[in-house]
Amino acid sequence: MMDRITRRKPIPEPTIARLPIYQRIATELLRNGHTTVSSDQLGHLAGVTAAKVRKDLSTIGSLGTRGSGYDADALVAGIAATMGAGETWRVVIVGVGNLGRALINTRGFLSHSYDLVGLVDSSPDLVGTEVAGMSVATFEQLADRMEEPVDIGVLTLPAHAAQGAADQLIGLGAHSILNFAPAVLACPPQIRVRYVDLSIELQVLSHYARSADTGRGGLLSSVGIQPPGVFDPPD
Amino acid sequence: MMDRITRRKPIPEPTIARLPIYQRIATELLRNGHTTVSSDQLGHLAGVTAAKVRKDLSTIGSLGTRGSGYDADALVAGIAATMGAGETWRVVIVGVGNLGRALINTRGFLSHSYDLVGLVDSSPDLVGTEVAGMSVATFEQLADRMEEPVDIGVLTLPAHAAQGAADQLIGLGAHSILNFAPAVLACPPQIRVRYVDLSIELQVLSHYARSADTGRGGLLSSVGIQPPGVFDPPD
DNA sequence: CAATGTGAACAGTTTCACAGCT
DNA sequence: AGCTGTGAAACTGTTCACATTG
Repeated sequence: MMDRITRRKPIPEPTIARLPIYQRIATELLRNGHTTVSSDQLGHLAGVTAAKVRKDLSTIGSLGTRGSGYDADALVAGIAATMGAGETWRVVIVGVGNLGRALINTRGFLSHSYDLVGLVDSSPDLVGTEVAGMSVATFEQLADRMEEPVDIGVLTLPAHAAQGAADQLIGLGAHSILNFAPAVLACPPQIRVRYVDLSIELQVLSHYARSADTGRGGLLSSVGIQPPGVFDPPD
Repeated sequence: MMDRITRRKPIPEPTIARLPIYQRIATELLRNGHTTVSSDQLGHLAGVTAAKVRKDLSTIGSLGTRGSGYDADALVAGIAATMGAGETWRVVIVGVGNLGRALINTRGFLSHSYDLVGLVDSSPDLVGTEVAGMSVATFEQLADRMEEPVDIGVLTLPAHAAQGAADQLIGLGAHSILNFAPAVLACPPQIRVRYVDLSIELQVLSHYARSADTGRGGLLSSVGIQPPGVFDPPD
């Protein structure tokens, strides 16, 4: 018997993280007048082996032509489809400090596909002020005016406030959280959390600098981890 | 024959990225009056299995006591030693836009162990201005006044300027680069590059949101990749 | 007896090598 | 001839289970 729903075998996470890089490169090549790309070219430009490129791309279907390479257009479109482009994701940023403001204003972070629908902060000094044309709210205010659920929550706040904010976001419907706070979040397993811990990035570099061991270099370096536990530190 | 220099077997990169998390947790527990931690506790609080904690910690030596767990103090110290604390790393930030400024001002990014020794930008509007008590310079100016080599370069600038800045940093002695620009860098293999690509973080989350496949959640999520290639896109 | 440390089994990725198109 | 697509091998990291130790 077969599955009722068309089900692709899940794409490995390292592959998922590389697809946008290939996409970026293909887009750039298109802009420069190329129409096709070989796995060799892609590999060089992306800093990975050609074999890896082919394995990666084969997971999203046969987009290449033997003998001549990949059609750049088809590649961009194929990756876009796989990554969930076309849809628009409702994003809320919690924590309008230095980092939060920087993300809001950094071109390329919130591109098309991402719709900033809320800005939350707990500081009375910030609530009510306008940032990038959007009024900063408390979670209560946000909950009141939210009609549709949030998709993605971004945490740019101090560690001690991260868990509470995550809980609130989940209450607003968020399925995904991008956490910049140096704290591990306890969330139900269906919630996907990605961690970007800036101080850990520096520490990893220091370690290798000192040990003179270059390592092999991985993928996305965020600290992403799973639903943690329920051990409460004593007061 | 044996190596002249004491050489530990290299610690797996995922482990390296988790050690600072354990350290943070142990520090927190210490502050709360605990003196020991079990791998179970650490696992819960860090969102990983107890077995993984033990494997990770065993790579830096036998710090635990069977029957009672790890001494929190010894743990913090042992991890610090492994991560290269004690030394001070000379950091230069290239790109004093939104993100660069945010990093400079974000507590926890440049903690002890990291000494901000230079701020570089190419914009004439910024060069010469003061940011966080430090004057923004061009690479030329920086090269002139730099006596000791740079250790770590941080790139918070547009993609098109990333490769040039990386080359300059390497010229100033940098062995490690933390790259926030959405660009793959071509650097000699002894240079360690870590990538933090914010737009990719969001895209990975979107992918899983749409495919309803929660994935397994990895480690640090940066796009870190290796010395790329030499294929130059036509003009 | 509780909790570490670790060899061995397992799982997930990457690399290899080559068959198969164009 | 050139380049993709892919099984199979190699490798790296995780999980398991248990002997070991305080």
